[in-house]
Amino acid sequence: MRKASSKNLENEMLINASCGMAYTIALIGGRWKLPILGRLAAGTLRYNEIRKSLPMVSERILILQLRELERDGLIYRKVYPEVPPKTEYRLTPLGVSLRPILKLLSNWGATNRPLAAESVMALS
Amino acid sequence: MRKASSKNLENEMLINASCGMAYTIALIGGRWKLPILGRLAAGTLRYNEIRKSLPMVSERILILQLRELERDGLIYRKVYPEVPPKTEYRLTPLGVSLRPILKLLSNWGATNRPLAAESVMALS
DNA sequence: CCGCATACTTACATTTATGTTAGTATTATA
DNA sequence: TATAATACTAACATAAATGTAAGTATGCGG
Repeated sequence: MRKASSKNLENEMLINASCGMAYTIALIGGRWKLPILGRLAAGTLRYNEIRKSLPMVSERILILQLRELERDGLIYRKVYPEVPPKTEYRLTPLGVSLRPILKLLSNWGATNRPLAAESVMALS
Repeated sequence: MRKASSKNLENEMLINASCGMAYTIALIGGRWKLPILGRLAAGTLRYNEIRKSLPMVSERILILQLRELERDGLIYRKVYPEVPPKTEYRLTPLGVSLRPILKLLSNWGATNRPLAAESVMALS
């Protein structure tokens, strides 16, 4: 749990409050958030579908970052009252509104990152 | 110093290598990097000018993140052989090419962040 | 009765990011 | 001789992010 008050947190809040760029990055910058958003851009997914498409993720972090994305209003989480449990995730309109940004980020990154990396398994 | 090999690092490298969005975010996502880039978007600045415009930053981190931005090719650093020392920083063409992204990030953030934050001192 | 499915939770460990504090080199100025 | 300027560096402390490992609830199927 984050400390209620620390210089670290104060600085982050100051920057996020006054710098629109930093605020946006704060919402999507967690380790697995962009891979998650990239997958949900294609449509609704269940938890296990997301998890299986990201073999290296730890479940604790996957769930944590899904919760944060939900808290920040970027994705919906729908639970079906079934056994075994069934949960679906999909983008909210706010999440969808990130699309132009994600596209530019993706194009810029793909253009500028070192070439040697192209051979690695695609995540986005 | 970062551990030479850890799951944490491996995962980050995997994501950055295959996800253009994540690669871009990795270059600009440090705590003070966007405020720095925002300031340099207006033109060349000296170290002390940057430092004074960010009163809350620690110098260790400011220098660290300037070095990282330089390493990643987003800014130039020019040292004049003088005493006291004079160093100038400015955006490279690669740094300038981020402008459309930063603009979208800024607009999206300004539109969507909580209203109560508007009253805080502007950093960007 | 046991094993399985799914979608998590929990406690702890490790790694990483950022901040704190004091210091440095060199020349100029008083 | 002391103080000041600028642009940093270094050692350590603190905070935060991520990963590891084991576990859970419920109903279904064999």
